[in-house]
Amino acid sequence: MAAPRRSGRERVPPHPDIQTISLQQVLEALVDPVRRRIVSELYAARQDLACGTIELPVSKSTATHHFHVLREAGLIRQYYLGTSRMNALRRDEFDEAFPGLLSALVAVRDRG
Amino acid sequence: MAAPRRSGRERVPPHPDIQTISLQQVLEALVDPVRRRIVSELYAARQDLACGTIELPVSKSTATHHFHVLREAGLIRQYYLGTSRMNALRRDEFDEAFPGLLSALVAVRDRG
DNA sequence: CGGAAGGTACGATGCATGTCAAACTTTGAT
DNA sequence: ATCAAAGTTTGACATGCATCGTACCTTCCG
Repeated sequence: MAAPRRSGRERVPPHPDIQTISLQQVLEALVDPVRRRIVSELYAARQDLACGTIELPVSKSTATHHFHVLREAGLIRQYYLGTSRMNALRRDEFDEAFPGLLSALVAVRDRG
Repeated sequence: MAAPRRSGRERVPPHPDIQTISLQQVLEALVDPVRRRIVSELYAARQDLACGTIELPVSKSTATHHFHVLREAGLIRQYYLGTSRMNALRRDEFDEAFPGLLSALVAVRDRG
């Protein structure tokens, strides 16, 4: 039942407990428009999405960076499916820790 | 009825129409902990406060900068009362443009 | 008229972070 | 066993922004 162990770097990255995350960290994550776009797409899609299926105006390495920040801020959960890295919005957990914040943000018809 | 005119630099600063403000700008304003503290205090006080009555861990010139950013982001309204500059949270207007955002933010018991 | 209180304006500075290219890794298909 | 696909890692770089000190400006008070 234990997760399969690998030697060296774990291919399943660690996910923080949302209770340990500060509002500061959340806002630092969401202040970036690229990251907000990722969250918005996941929110609208209502299903997990591979990194590659979310079109972003940045290079692959930069995209990796942004997904990393979102994961560290407790907004998404990541796991592999073949070579694809899937991203799941931690909607319910996040909403419990920061009630109303996510919905207030995605509700905004962004003017830029 | 018109506001009193002065020559040279206006002592009453311009306030943006909230409809013209982007979520990006709002988040850039609120990502700073000093500025969030200002907003929190105004929110809790439920009355206008002079700059000097809000204790901040920064110099006067830095404080001025932060108030300026909040004003440009449509979060506060500023006016003079003698030598004191008063700050008013634009609560209702802001809430109309970004419903639920302010309350979601101030509701967070910040962990840092 | 001073002088003090309360801020503002202006540079200068230092750190944070968003960005990319290049090399590498893991997995899946041929 | 190769090769391609999808990301990751690392290092370098540039820009932005929070910060401060100093000088300055308004207003009030004696």
